[in-house]
Amino acid sequence: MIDLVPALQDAIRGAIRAVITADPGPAAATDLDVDALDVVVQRVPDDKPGDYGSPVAFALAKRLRRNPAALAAAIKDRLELPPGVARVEAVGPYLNVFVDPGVFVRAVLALPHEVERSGRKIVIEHTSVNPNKEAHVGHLRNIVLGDALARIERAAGYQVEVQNYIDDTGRQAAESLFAVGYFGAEHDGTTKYDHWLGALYVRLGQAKDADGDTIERGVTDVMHALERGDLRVEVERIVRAQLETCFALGVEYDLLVWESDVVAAGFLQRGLDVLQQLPSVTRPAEGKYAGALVMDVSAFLPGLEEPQVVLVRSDGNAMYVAKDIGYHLWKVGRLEGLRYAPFAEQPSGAVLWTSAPTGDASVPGRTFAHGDQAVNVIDARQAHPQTIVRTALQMTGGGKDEDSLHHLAYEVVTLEGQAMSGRKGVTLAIDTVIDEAVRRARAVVLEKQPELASADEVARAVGIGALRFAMLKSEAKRVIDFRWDHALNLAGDSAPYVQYAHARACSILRAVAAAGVDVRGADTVAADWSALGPLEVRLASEVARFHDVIAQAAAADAPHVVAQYALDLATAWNGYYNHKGPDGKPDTSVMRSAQGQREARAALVGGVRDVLARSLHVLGIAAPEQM
RNA sequence: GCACCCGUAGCUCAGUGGAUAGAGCAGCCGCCUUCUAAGCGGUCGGUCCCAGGUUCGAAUCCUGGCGGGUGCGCCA
Repeated sequence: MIDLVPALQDAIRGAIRAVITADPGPAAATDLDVDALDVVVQRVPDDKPGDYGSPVAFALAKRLRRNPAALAAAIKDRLELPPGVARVEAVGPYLNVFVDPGVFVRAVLALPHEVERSGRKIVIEHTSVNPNKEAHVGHLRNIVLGDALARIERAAGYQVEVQNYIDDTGRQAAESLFAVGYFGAEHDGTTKYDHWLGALYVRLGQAKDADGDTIERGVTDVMHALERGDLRVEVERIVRAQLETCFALGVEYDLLVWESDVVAAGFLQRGLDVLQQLPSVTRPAEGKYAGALVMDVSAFLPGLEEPQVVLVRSDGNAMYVAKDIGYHLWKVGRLEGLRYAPFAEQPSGAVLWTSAPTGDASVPGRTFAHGDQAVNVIDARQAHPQTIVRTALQMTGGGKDEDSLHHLAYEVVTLEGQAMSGRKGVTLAIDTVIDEAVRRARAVVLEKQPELASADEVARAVGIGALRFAMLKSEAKRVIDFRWDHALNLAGDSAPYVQYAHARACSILRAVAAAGVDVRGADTVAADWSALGPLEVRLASEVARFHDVIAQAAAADAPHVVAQYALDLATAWNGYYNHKGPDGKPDTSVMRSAQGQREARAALVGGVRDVLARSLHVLGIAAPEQM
C-alpha cells in the first residue's frame, strides 16, 4: 500500500502537465520544470472542506499567467485520483482532496514501521561529564538530548555509535582525587561515591584560601599522575558511579573514550601533522603570534574579527582545540590507533566498551569511530570552538566532509532563575531529582490506581518520563529554568499525558482481545473498513505523520519535534476517544460498535497504540500498558 | 566593539513561505448508570518586539533598529 501524500504529489504533477499540454499559454509555461516543482500537500484546517489540500495553484498562477482559482479548477479536472482518494474539489485557489475513509485508514495501518537501513554511520558524543563529582541538572539536559537524538537517528535508519568522552587528565578530576588524601577522607559507602567526592571537591575549593600553595602543588602532582595513567582505577570508580545515574535514566553508550588514551594514541601530534600540510597553517616569525603555530580560518569562516586560531603556543604547549581536532579526525576515520576493552554490562545487556591502554586494537564484529558524520551534544557556549573543529575537518578533508561535524548546541539550565554554580552551592543532582520525580509519581499512582500491581514500575516510568520529557519538549536553543512543578508536571503537555493515552489504548485492546476479536492491523479479516468515517480519517492522518516526523527530527537534530508530535497524536487520540455524537452520547466506542466496524476501529486503535509506543521509545520514555 | 541565540496569549512554549496563528498552565462553565476523568468539551485571553523590504501570500525570508542571553585569552 502506498503513502498518500507522495502519491498525491505525483498525481498533481501529472495533472499540471496535462493542463499545460492542453493550453500551453505564454512562453513562460513551456520551460516550466514540473518535476522540480515543490508540490506542497498538507492537511486542511479543521473548518475547511476536505482532508488534504494543496496551494500549488498559487505558485503556478504567476508563471502561467492564469488566475489561481481557475488553475486549481483545471488541475482538479485533470487529476487522476490515487487510490484512497474519493474526490477532489477546488476551494478557491486551493485544491482539496477528500479521502475514502476505509481505504485511507487501512493504507495508513499498512505503512511499514521500520525504514530502510542506511549505510551511513553517525557518531554521537554526549554526556562527557567531568569525572570528579555527581552529575547535575545541567548535565541532565545533555544526557537526555543526546540519548533521544541517538534513538531518533537509529529510527531514521542510520547506524549510530554513542560515545562518552572522559576527561581524565583535567584539573577538576585532579582536584577531587587530591582532596581525598588531603582531607584523609574515607568513603564509607553510605553516600553514592560521586556525591561524596563532589563534596570533597567543594570543600577543597574553600580550603584554598588558607592553604593555597600546598594544594596547588598537590593538585599539580595528581595531574601528572593522571597524565601517566597511574590513577585509572580511581577515575574508573567515579565514572561507574556517574554511569549509574545515566542507566537509571535509561541511557546507554557504545564506547567511553578517555582523554589520556587519545593523548597516548598520538592523535594530537598526528592531527597537527595533517594540519601543517595546509598553506593556511603557519608559524609566524614575528608579530603577535611569533613562535606559535596558527591556523588561518578566514577562507572558511569569513567575517571573523580574528581569523588566526592558535594551535600550539609559542612555549610549545598545544591548545585544547588542537587536541580536539585530532580526536575528531579519529571520529570520522582519518586516524587510527585506539585500543578497546569491555568496561561494563549495561542494564539492557549490551556491553559498554572503553578505550584502554592495554586493550585490543580491534574488536571482532565492531568497528569504532569511522563516522560519516559526527554530532556533538555540547553546551551552546562552546559554539565557537566547535566551529573551529568543524572548519579544521573541512580544510583537511578536501571539501568532501562539509557535513561531517554537527554541533547540537543546547542552552543552559538555570535553577529557579539562578545560574548553577557548584562553588556557590546552587546545584541540583540528577539523582536527587530522579528520587523526587519517582516519589511524586508514586503518590499519584497510589491515588489514581490503588489496585495497580505494577505501581513501582509505573511510578518510575512516569516520574523519569516526565523528567526526560521536560528536557525534550522545547527547542534545545531555549533556556530552561528548572522548576520542580514544571519539570515534574504529570498533566498537560507532559510524558504522562502521552503515556496515559497509550495505556488507554492498551486497555481497549485488552478488552477487544478478551472478547475474542481478531485484530491484525490492515489485514484484519473481519473488519468492515467502509464503516469508518471522518473521525477515523483525522486520527489516522496523525498516525501517518510518524515517519515524516522522525525524518525531520533526524535531519534537524531536533528531538523536540518528536516530543511535540507525541503530544499531537495523544491529543488526537484522546479527542477521538471522548467524541460524542449529536445526541451527546459517546459514538466512538470500539466495543459497542457494530460487528465489522468494531474490528476496523480496533485495528486503528492498535495502530495508534503502536505509534504512541514508538514515539515514546524514540524519546527514551517507557510506555506502561496500565497506569 | 564584533559574532551567535532568543523576543508569539498573564506564565511556559509549538508553529522547516500557504487557508481565520495554536497548545499546556493559570481563571471561569460543563462532562464519568465507566472500552482508564493522569481524560474531554466550552469560555476568557494576540500591535506574533518595532520599522522598512521581498512575495500572489510573511510569525516564518532580507535589511535596519530596540530589548534580553551568551561567546570572543598563546585558558581547559
